[in-house]
This record gives sequence, C-alpha cells and structure tokens, in this order.
Amino acid sequence: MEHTIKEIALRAGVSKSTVSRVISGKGYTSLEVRNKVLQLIEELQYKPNAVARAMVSQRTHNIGVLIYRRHHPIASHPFYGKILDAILMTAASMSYSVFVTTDHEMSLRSADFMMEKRVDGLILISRLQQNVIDYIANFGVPYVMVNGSTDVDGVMHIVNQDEEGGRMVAEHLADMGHRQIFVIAGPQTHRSHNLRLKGFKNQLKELGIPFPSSSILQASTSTFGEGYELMRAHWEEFRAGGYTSLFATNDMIALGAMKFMLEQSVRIPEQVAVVGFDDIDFAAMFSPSLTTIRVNMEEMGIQAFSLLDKLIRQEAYIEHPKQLVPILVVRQSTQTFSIERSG
Amino acid sequence: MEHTIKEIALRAGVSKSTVSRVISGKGYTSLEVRNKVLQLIEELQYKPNAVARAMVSQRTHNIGVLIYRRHHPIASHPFYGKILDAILMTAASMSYSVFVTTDHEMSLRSADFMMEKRVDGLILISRLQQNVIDYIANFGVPYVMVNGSTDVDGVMHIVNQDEEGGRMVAEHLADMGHRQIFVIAGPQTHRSHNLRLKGFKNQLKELGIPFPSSSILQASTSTFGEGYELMRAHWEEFRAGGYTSLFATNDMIALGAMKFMLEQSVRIPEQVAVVGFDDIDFAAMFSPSLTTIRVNMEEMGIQAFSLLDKLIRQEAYIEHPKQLVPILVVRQSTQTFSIERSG
DNA sequence: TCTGTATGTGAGACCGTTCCCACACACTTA
DNA sequence: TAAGTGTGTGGGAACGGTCTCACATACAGA
Repeated sequence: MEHTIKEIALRAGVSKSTVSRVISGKGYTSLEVRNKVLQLIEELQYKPNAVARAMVSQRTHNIGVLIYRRHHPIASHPFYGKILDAILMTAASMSYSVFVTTDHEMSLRSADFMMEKRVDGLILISRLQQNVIDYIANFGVPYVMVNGSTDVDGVMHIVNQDEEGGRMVAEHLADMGHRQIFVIAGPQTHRSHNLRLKGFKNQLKELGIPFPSSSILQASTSTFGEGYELMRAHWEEFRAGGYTSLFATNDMIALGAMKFMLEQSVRIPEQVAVVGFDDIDFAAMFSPSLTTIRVNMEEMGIQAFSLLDKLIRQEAYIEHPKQLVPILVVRQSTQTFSIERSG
Repeated sequence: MEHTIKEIALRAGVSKSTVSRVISGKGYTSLEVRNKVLQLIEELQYKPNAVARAMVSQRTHNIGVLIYRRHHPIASHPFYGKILDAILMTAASMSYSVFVTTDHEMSLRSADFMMEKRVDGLILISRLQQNVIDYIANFGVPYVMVNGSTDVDGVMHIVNQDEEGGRMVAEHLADMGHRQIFVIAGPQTHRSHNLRLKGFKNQLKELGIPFPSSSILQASTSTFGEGYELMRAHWEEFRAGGYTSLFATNDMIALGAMKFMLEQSVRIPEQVAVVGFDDIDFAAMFSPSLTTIRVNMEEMGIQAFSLLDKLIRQEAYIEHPKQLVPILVVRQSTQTFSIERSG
C-alpha cells in the first residue's frame, strides 16, 4: 500500500502543498483541512517517503557503521558488538537509521557503498587503514573513529584510557602480593594493546618490581584460541619461571590461557592469579570469573554517535572527546571471596 | 565532493542521458565519449547517488533487520549476533545494504521507520508480535522471520529442527548411562524451547526412562543469570534428587547453572554431566567446555537473506525453506576425553 | 477608503537519476 | 531510390517530496 502525498491531496481536494504543510506542521492550514488530511493519512496508512525527502533535503538521516576485521565480518564480537549496540540505541533515539557493514582490510567496497547511499555520517570501528580514512575524508562525509588502531591527527577518535588501565592492573597485582608476573600482549599493530602494556610496565617500574623481557609473550591475534595456544606452547617455560600471576591485554586471550591452565589442573587464583582487560560479558560468567579492567563500551558507542551527530549538524567548537575512564573489577581469578552473579 | 551526472555531462560536453548510458552500460555510446566520461568519473571521484536511483527505480536495495528483545536491543547477542553477521555478509555479497534496528516488544517504531525508508524487504529475528507481522504484511513489504516465537501461516520462517535436537540430547545422555536427568527449560513463550523439550521428553519415553515433572524447572528468561539463579535456588532439591545430569534448553542457561555447580565444587562431568543447546562460541570456551546441540546460525542468516532476496525479486514458486539440521557436539561437560581447542 | 498584517491556499521549480522517445546519420538491401 | 537497420545522441517526463512565491481573503487601524 504505497501512497503518496499527491493521492492524499487528491482525495482531500487540496493541493499537495497543503498536505505537505499539514504533515510538516509548518505554515498555515485551516483546522478543517488539517483534520481531513490527517484522517486520510490514518485511513490510508500513508507513510512519508524518506527517499524522496532525502532527495530534496540532501540529508538521508542514515549513518553507516563500518567494522573492519582481519578476516571475517564480526558484528557479534563481544567487544565491538557492545559498542554497536549502544550506537544502534542512541541513533534510534535520535531518529537515525543505521547501516551496518563489515569489510576486509584494504577494501573500500563498503565505504564506497556508504558514499553512494549518501549517509550523513560514518562511524569507523576498530582497525582502519589510512587509505580508508583518506578516502572518506576526501569525500567530505563526517566520521568518527572508535578504538582505532592508531591516532590520526584531526580525526575524532573515541578511546579508552588504556594506559591508565594497564597501570591499574600492575597496581592490583602488586597489591595482591605478586612479584612474578607473566604477560601475554595482544597484537602490536593495535594501539590499545600497546598502551595497556605500556601503562602496566611503567607502574611496575614505579613500584620497583622487576619485569624481564622473558616474562612477556607476543600474541598475533587477540583471540581465545591464541591465548590457549600460547599458554600451551610455553607451558614448561611458564612453570619453570615460578610465575604466580598472568596478565593478558584483553579478556579473550586471558580466558583462553585460563582454560588451558584449568585443564592442567592449575588452581586459579591460588596457584596463578589472572587479570584480563575489557570486561566482556563472558569475563564475569567464566568459572572462575575473571578480574579485569572494565572498558565502558556502551559509553563508547553513545559518545561516538553523539559526536557524529554534532559533526553532522556542524555544531561549532567541537572539542575532542575525553578518554573514557576504566574501572578495575576484581573477581575470582585474583581473589577468592564472594560468589558473584551476573546475567 | 558531491558530483552529479549533470556536472559530468557538462564537462564532457554531452547530455546527461549519454552519461547515464555510459554508467549503466545500456544503449549505444561511442568509444570516444565513453572514455572521456569514464575519465571524468575517475577524476572527480563521482559516485552515483543511490537515493536518486531509488527514487526512480522504486527500489532502494536496502533491507532492514529487526531484532526484538525483551528489554534491551541486543545485536551483540551470542546467538542472534551470529545470525546477524551471516545476514550482513550475504547481503553485502549481493550488493544490498542493511539497516539494523532493535525495538521493544509491541513497539512499531522501528518497523515504521523501515517502511518510511522504503526498504525492499525485512528480516525479523526472534520473538515477534502478531501486530508487527500484520502491520508489515499490510504494508506489503516482503519479509522473512528467523527463529520466531511461533509459526504463523504463510510466513516464511527460518528455523532449526529443534525437536530433533532435543531428541538427540536425550539419546546422548542415555547413551552415557544417565537415568536421572534434571532439566531447566527456557521460556514457554518461545517456540524453540518448547520443541527442544518436547523432542527430549519423547525420546526419553521411547527409551523407557522415567521423567517425572519434578525433574523440570521452568526458566523465565533464557539468560546466564537465570540459569545460575535457578540452580542456586533449587540446589538442595537437586542434590536430594540424586541427579547425575542436567539438560538446559539453551547454552546460556546451561552455563549459568554450571557456573553455580562449579562454585559448589561439583566435578563436571564426573558428578554431574551437562548438556546445552545452540553451540554459541562460549560453549566451547567454557571450562569445562559444554556438550551441546549445534544450531547452524550462519546458515540461518544465509537462508534468511537468500529467501528474502527471492521474495523481493518475486521469483515464482518459492518453497518454504527446509528446517536446518542440528548436530550433537560432545565436549568435556559430558565426557572426559581429549583436550579441545577453539578460538 | 486605503494600507497593512494575519491566515490560508495552489502552482511550479527543484533534488539526481532513469528511461522513453525523437531524431540524425551511415550503411545495407530490395 | 526508398526503405530498412544499426549506431549515437539529446530532450524531457517521471519518481515523491519540500519550499518559495504569488495570490486571495478577512479584518484591523489610520
């Protein structure tokens, strides 16, 4: 049942200008005409055509979310998925619709598509190549980056205070009496992993706790499988080192490593304490639940959209967003105390 | 840099009809003109305006995905998120863009929005109220339902063979020698949970294994927290019953229940074997990993989109899709054998 | 009576495409 | 030579809205 303004006008015996006026509420319309038109709209279930509107207003009220992942598109990712959810909610509350697309690295196909669809703005999540940025910037569409791989000058970028989070991890482990700490660091290609490690190291140095380079393992992906595999491959080394604790720069790696240790009948946290980073849902659900640094993913999504909205509306004096403050969440993997629930 | 066909035409010294012909490849164009136009397009980074195209073709090449959730929008859901991912990939491969929206029950806001945006079709995921169906059907937009709460006549509905899966669970547990089986059943409002339970019960009866109504617990949500809480609340009852195994109608509930039992130092699977349903990523990662029935979520997404595409293209003789075949995945929670990896 | 302002309405240009139609020219072929 | 056919091009309507402008009427105040 596709109806048009013209049809409504015809049936109401008025011009389409008048119908348009009734709908938009702008300009004068007599009560009589207004009621008649409104009634027809209700009766015919008329819905304004957003495509036609976009045509004249030069604004689609659509935004695009681009998620770049190594090999596969991942909207269901425990970290990025949360951000996406927040964007979806915020956007909807401000009457924006959201295109979600994923793309491989180096591919401009999705970006291209979004340009053709004339989105009002773009949110770029995760690792994003310089060529994509250039491409989008060149086209002149407002965009915001979330948790990107690097900081780029002049680009609005929503990030967490990763360095501070790393510092908190070191502090917590030191507080719990740990001096022999093992680390699995996520991909060096990613900004956040590097900063987390940096903050962690600095704080150890501050506290006078030695941290030899032999205590650190470099992961090539930030996945559960990678954590599991690395722990398995270096298990003898780990045991020989007399380590009492493990820090992985994200939860997935930490959980993978933990799973392997549990299979070796290691008691966590009694024999080895474990700390992750992100606080994905899964961290609280795992047994034992994982101590971690909570990254406010929801807030990242909200901020990303709000900022984009401002850019779209060209509000003056947009200041670069403040980095989000992380929180230490202590759970069973570093401390045996209470039973925690979640869901 | 927003360029139009008109501009290209002007610069090339031809009419916009000619430019349009070059772009679409339809009709005759001289090699000379073609090259010149193509060069200009490249030079000016011209991108055809999909909005204008949609205007005339009456086809946006956009589809909408509606996810209905109890309280909060959840694209990052371990089950629905996977389906969404598959839809996103398949749609992209066929040059469709996807609007993703979530809505509360009973709300037509998102549906309304999609109608205004003139999507070519809709995919409705999860619980969906009759009024929403009616509303959409009334508007005449093609749509496909995925894992909906009920079967509705005449609606294309992608589902898993849930009853068969339930049967497989009973068979597996019986095979492993279990006779005292406890069950936590997901919300009765949802089709799949009911069918899983039904298949399970039927198979037990078939095998002559008694299953008193006291062995079943009714969950009100299908979440981790609910599983944990129910197990906690009925722990004494469970112990007294002498149960050797637990079946929950989805993984999240199973994992929650497992987490509680692990905290009570129950050895899984030695003392209690556990089986879930869905095979969300998390099931393989948990320690111990969870035996479950694998639902091919990716295939659900692919089928949903493919079917929708056919509906949109009005292909004749569309047959109702076959139900997807589930697979039993045996892991540590019912059997101690090998070390399994995943990631 | 004239001018000004508030109220109400319709005509038509415009947004950026596609596509139908008319037309022009160069060759065949009857 | 006339009639076709293949090739190449431009004009302009149409898609469904918004918005500016012109115009009409009513009523106020000077």
